[in-house]
Amino acid sequence: MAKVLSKNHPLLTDDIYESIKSLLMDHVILPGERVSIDALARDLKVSQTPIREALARLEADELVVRKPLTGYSATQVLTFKELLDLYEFRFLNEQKAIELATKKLTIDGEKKLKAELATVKKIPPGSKYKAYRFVSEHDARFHQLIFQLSGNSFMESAFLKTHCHLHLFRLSPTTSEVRNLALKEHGDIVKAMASRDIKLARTAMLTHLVNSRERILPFLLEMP
Amino acid sequence: MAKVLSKNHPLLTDDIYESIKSLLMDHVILPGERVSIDALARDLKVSQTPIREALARLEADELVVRKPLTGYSATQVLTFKELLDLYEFRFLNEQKAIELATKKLTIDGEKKLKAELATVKKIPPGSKYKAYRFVSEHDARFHQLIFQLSGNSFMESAFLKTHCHLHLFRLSPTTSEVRNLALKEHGDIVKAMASRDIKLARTAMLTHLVNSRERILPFLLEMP
DNA sequence: TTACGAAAAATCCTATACGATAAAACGTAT
DNA sequence: ATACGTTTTATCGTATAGGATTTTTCGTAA
Repeated sequence: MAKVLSKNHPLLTDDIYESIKSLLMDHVILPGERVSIDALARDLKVSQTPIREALARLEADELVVRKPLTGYSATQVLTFKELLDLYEFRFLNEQKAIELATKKLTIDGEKKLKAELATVKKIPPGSKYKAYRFVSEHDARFHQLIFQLSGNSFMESAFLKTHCHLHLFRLSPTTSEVRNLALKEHGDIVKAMASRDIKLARTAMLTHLVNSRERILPFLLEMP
Repeated sequence: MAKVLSKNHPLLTDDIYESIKSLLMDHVILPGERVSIDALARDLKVSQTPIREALARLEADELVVRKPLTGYSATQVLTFKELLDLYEFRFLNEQKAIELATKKLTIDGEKKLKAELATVKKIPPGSKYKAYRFVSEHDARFHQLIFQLSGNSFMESAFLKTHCHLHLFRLSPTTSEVRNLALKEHGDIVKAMASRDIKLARTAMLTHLVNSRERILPFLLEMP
């Protein structure tokens, strides 16, 4: 019996892809844990095909790894060195992105930035985990928006595929307050961009990233 | 009837992935052309499953695009703006990569670079197309090697996923001589790295990339 | 000749069956 | 108690059927 395709879900695989990514994000699937195609198909109530397609894409994203005749498993959390490498990549590309974005910033772009800032004016009530996830999602959107405004699609998709917010979230899923410091820094970044001061914008971004790395590092040091 | 897995083919999907990528590279599948799952399964003599998995990965690579209820089709060749964006990305990341690689270059790394140079000491006889593809493959390996030597796996895989040599090859698959000029520039790059002169190495890389872009541009300008 | 509409073909998307392999559980012997 | 070998289980990889949708083809009318 074929499943009817709703207009809201033109591609089942896309939904499944996002679902599995959420499972990884939320530690429902733990780092290193095996990811069974059969089990996922049963749990998500779909056939194996969309699961396989989603996992193939996640493999390309390096969020899962595949071992021949054994199956998929979730990627391990970042090592110390990998975290430093990730931030080195971000320093380089996000400074360039904000430079480009500031250079060609329109009124509309400015509006979008401020609208994104506004989404976290007040954090919704709920568990610390929920609040942290909320801020983390804003962070992901904010940084991606700057890449969008840079106008370079290659840089944008390269950044997207680092999945840095997912990696960082998996490192420290329980913390809460410290992360909110980032919100002020986001404001500083937008202010610098709005003033069309490229050098200031670069500095604001670098400061934000350096601080972000410092906030994460302690969580990594107390790991095995 | 299930197919027996040979030891040389631990993951059929990987082979299929490479096969389809070659079809795109060699214009057997033209830019914009539809990519039928059924047809590929018939032609490559495998079931649909590995085809679907390979296409899902190629979609993540942005080498094919998927339209709901219509299927996959090959990505269009780069527009003028996209080509400039691609090179902007390369300027930024490859200069950083060569800086890192030069900084930590070992004797072994130096050997690998020279070995890669040696692979194109003499271009094998055959059609112009063959020769061009041969040089193009060396070019891909050479640039990837520098990312490897940089030690930053995020930057390496970000570069890998731009698939720049595939994009560029699709733009100008018929040319020949001009491309060989790049070989001398590769030599200059290795020489600069071997002398551990970081600034010189950066310059050599930038020069190479700028020239490479200039060599490609004419082909793009005469396109629709 | 061109435009429009209906029928036919091709294709996608899902579901499911089955053989082959690897991982895990279990029992026995040392 | 531990190590080893066998059996059981779980999972992968492939193949194939069938419904739903889109694209193409073909015929008719203006």
